[in-house]
Amino acid sequence: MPKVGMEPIRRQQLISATMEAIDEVGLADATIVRIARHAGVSAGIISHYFGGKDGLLEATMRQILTDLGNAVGSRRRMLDDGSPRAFIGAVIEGNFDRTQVTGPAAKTWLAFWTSSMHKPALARLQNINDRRLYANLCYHFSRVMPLAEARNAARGLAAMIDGLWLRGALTPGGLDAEGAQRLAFAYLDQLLAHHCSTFAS
Amino acid sequence: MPKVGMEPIRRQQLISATMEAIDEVGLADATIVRIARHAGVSAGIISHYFGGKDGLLEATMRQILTDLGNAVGSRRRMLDDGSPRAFIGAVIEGNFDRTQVTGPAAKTWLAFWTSSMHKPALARLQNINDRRLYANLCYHFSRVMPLAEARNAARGLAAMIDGLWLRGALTPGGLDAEGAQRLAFAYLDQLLAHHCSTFAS
Amino acid sequence: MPKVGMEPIRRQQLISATMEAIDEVGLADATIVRIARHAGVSAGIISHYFGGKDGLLEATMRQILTDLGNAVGSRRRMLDDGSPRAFIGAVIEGNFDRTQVTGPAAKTWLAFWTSSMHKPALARLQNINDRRLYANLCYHFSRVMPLAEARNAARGLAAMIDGLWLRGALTPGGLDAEGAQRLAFAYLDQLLAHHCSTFAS
Amino acid sequence: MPKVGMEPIRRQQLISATMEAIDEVGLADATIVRIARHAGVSAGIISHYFGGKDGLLEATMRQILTDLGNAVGSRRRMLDDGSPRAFIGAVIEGNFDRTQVTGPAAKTWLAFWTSSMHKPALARLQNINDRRLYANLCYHFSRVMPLAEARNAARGLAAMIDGLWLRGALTPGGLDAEGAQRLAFAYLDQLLAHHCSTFAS
DNA sequence: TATGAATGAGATTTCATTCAT
DNA sequence: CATGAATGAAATCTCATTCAT
Repeated sequence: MPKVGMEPIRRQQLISATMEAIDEVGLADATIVRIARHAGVSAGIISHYFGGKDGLLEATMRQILTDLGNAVGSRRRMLDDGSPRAFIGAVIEGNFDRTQVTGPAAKTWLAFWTSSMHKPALARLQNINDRRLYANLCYHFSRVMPLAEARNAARGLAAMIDGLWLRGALTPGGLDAEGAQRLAFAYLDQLLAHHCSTFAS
Repeated sequence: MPKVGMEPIRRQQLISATMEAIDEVGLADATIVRIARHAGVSAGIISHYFGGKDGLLEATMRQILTDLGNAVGSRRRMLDDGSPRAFIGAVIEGNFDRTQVTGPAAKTWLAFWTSSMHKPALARLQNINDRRLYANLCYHFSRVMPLAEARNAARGLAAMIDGLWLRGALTPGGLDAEGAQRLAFAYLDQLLAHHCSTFAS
Repeated sequence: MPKVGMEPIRRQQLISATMEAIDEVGLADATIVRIARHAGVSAGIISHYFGGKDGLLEATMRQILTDLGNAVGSRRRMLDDGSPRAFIGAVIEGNFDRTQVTGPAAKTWLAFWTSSMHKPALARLQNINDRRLYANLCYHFSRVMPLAEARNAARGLAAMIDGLWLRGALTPGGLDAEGAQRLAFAYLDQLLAHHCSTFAS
Repeated sequence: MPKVGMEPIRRQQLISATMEAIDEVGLADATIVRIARHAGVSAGIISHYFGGKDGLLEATMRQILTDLGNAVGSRRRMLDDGSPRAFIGAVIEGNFDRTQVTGPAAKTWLAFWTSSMHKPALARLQNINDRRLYANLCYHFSRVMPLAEARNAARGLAAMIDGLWLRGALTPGGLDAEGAQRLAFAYLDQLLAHHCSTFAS
């Protein structure tokens, strides 16, 4: 049965299995045996490909953040409108993208967020991502309002997005992506309305 | 050392020690030995007073939620202004109360939030608290806007509050309570402005 | 509440409570807390009166054996017939005496028998008692048969009695004392029939 | 050291080690560490193969009962004489078979008997076995005597066999298998003599 | 005399990791 | 490449005993 070129396939299998396991029983009970069972492989293989459980968790978190970045990025590339609202709207939509909003992704994201408070390796990933989001929002807000206020707007919107995710992760049926986006966009428009009535068409 | 009537004292000590331990190393590594060390007692006493680790965690979460309820409640009782804004403002201020915003409280709150996704006992507590907050916000918003919109406003404000907490828990220096309140109040005023220009002076 | 002269009362309470606890959950789970609860006192008192759990267990076993000895002894004193059958019959009847046949007594007896295989203190008690029973049976059998056969008869009857107890301890409804005695007496008569047809009237 | 296909070997090793440990220190002190040491493996492996200590104990009891059944069964298959005495004799001989009479087996058997009074899982095994023995004896006795008496005979002989085991387990040198069989056979012959003088040659 | 608070040793169980096959 | 046998560390829980009150 051993095949060559299995590495990328196995890695992907195991990362997906990790999210499923976290979705199922939580990070605390996501043992490598359980994860391996989800992936249909043996437990030993995890150390083989990821050096250990921590490596797998880190790779999984990286994947989540990458997916998020891609969801935002692809939307921004498709914009034909260069307005701040369009850019920031792409951030919102990207954050409530399908791949992000699935039960496994949301719970895994929250689990990692919590875990990252005490694990430097995860904290670093978290930080990089967070700063990028914040800088992005700041930049676009600052095009239509003073920097000090742009910073507050960025903080507020980031909090709103994360808060919606947070509550969505706990909701039995999963996050209501559409409703969440409406709320986020309404907030965005209010933030913009005060300073750029001419831009917010 | 044994004294009589130690039960309430020990219980409180152990609950505080639990928050400290979670603040220090996270829920996953908050072992009963570490918690007991924080409290300056032996590990066995935890089972004696709480029946086991789960009992202690549940009691700790209950304490957090009770503190939160009290912080909101005491503010509401002190209101001499019966306006919706004043009531909802009390909710915001209560949520960013001192006891809530401390590093230990914030991290413990987040840890329990995450944990409650897979532990029915914690989920129940979470749920009761959450519903109370939501119903409260809904009611006061509904005094100045149609019910459908009041629900959205409640959802939005709850998300904003939780989001600010969430991000505050991760911030190294702890949550900037004042800044967070400013953002929350600004959002509140925007929500109210659309429907009750006469109230929001 | 402390009273003087409580010692004999407490000791008896605790010994009875030990049998009840063993009857209820078995020797392995008869913790001192449980025993104390049965007696309606605190756990600490056990060490006070018996020096520790082992002391209590030893005292309890001693009680069981004493009860047994008394049951046999009182019957023998009441005999007006000096025949071997009468004496041996008193042994049988004593062994299936009410106080011995109760659920608690039977289970406790068996628990101690098993336990005594690895606890010298209990083994000593067991041994003394056993030897007395055996010597007794041997003596009376030897009055009507050669010594070698008397020994076998004593071994057989002792095995029969213990076997009936053993099986009675496991029977849900407890030992059927009457049926057991019938079997034991039938066996006794068969043993005697071969050698002393003139005695067994 | 890890090999494949070790499961049946390890299971057998651990079951034997359990009996040795019980023989050595009794069921109460037969910890998994001690059992594992007897088997020359680590303690963790017990949970791996048996799911926990209870699983191991149950498997060990099952083994004892299976050995007993086999010892009786193989003797009955070898019979060329179909008389009730021959069949019942096979039961007696099987019960005092070598594998059954070893110190470890006898002490383990008694320990489980006692333990089964409070552990449903063991009680079930005990019951099945006991009923089979009783039904067997009943059937063969009933071929030469009325059913009511056959039942008593079966009860008596079962008690005699168990009683001899019980006392043998406590005897320092172990059970005298030959002497025990003589007593049991003598009892059997007496039971049969009353009803089938023509069979008991 | 009696309580129950407190400890600490010990037992079971879980689990990440290693490694021979 | 992949398995799963095996270990050993760590965590929780139980419980007999001690001791201040």
